[in-house]
Amino acid sequence: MECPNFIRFFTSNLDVQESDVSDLLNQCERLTIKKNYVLLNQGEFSKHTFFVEKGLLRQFALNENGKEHILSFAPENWLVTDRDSAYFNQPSIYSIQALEDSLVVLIDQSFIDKLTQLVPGFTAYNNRLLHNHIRHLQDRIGLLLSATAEERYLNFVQMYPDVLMRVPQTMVASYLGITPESLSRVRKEIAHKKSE
Amino acid sequence: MECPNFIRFFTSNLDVQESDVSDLLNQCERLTIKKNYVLLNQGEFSKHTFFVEKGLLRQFALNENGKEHILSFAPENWLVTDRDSAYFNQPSIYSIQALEDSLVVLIDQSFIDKLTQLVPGFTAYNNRLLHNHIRHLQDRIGLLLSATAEERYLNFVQMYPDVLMRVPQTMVASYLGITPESLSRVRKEIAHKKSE
DNA sequence: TAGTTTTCTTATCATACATCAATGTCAGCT
DNA sequence: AGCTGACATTGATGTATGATAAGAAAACTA
Repeated sequence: MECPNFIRFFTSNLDVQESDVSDLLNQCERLTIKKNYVLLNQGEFSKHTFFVEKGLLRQFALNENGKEHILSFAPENWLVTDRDSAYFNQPSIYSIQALEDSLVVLIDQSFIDKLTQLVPGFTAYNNRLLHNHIRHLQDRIGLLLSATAEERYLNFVQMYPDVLMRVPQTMVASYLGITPESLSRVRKEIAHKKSE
Repeated sequence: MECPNFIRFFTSNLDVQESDVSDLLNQCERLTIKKNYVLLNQGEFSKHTFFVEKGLLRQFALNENGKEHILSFAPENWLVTDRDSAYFNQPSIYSIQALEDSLVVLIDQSFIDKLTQLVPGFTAYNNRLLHNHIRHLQDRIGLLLSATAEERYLNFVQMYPDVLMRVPQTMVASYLGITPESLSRVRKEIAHKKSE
């Protein structure tokens, strides 16, 4: 069970030998999971970060009214963590589920520690990832605060054309914070405009 | 010009001498600014992180329609950074402005480097701050996706009772992503419910 | 103190999006 | 081939929030 994406993710951004990453990888648990499999349930604990080697995950929450809201999609080469659980010893408020048959590498703190020891630049790189993540979340908040459903959808199309093709519209709607019916209408509108 | 908050912010969470933090502080620029003063304009560059020793800042953006949206408030003991500018060499998409007369400490990379050298636990602490920040942003996204204006307002009241008392409603509305008029209505609704 | 500006409220009307219900489409299953 | 269940579309209707306007209250400023 090879994990070329995982290897490339670390070697291409860090000054580290492929064999070293490979060794660390071999100490990590790997999961081959079927579509719909739930890696982490809302309310549970997990100290793992999930690296998506293949497939597609989603991170989502159910609110009091029983409505699902997708916080993020995670296709190949993405990392997903439940921070409440992994870093703050609190039950997760999100569930993590596979939307396709997937291959996932489970990263834990010892992996981070070893890489930190092994690669001088890792801490800085990790920091950069976090800052970048924050930027993305801020962008999303900006959109939710000020953009219409149509604008948010167009932004999604541009940002995640790949994900768009791989998930049902229902999920995109849930990510955008609108109903599937509204998304259908928005798409119709856009198609109309284009054909004029 | 003393900065007790700044000193406490670092000494109370890290294993470091007060005198050491004090020395580092003395190498930092400090700004005493008036209400409405703009520390950073949308489109400009800044490598600084702002620590609010006293007063209150806001981070906000103007969208294409000329509407303001507040990303965050920063009262005493908060850190504000424009990440686009400080970490990714891109023009800032947010402005940072004082909402009260304030005292701000300017932190730059050399401060971080020195503290990292001086205090073994600083890197981990800094990481923790970032993870925590991410959690807050995720919470906010969750609210924007699924909660009504009233629910978002009640959440704000609970989370930031202090800020609530210090800023005009217009600003709270902008933070919540609604118009001041709507917020006024929401408040009226809530008052009604309570008096029953 | 009065005057000016900002903020808050209230009212009316407009609209984007939600809700509910019906129907259409298509892939997977037996 | 026919059924089944997930997904997408469409229409009718409802509702929360936006837009605009105007007056009241509060906060500055001279």
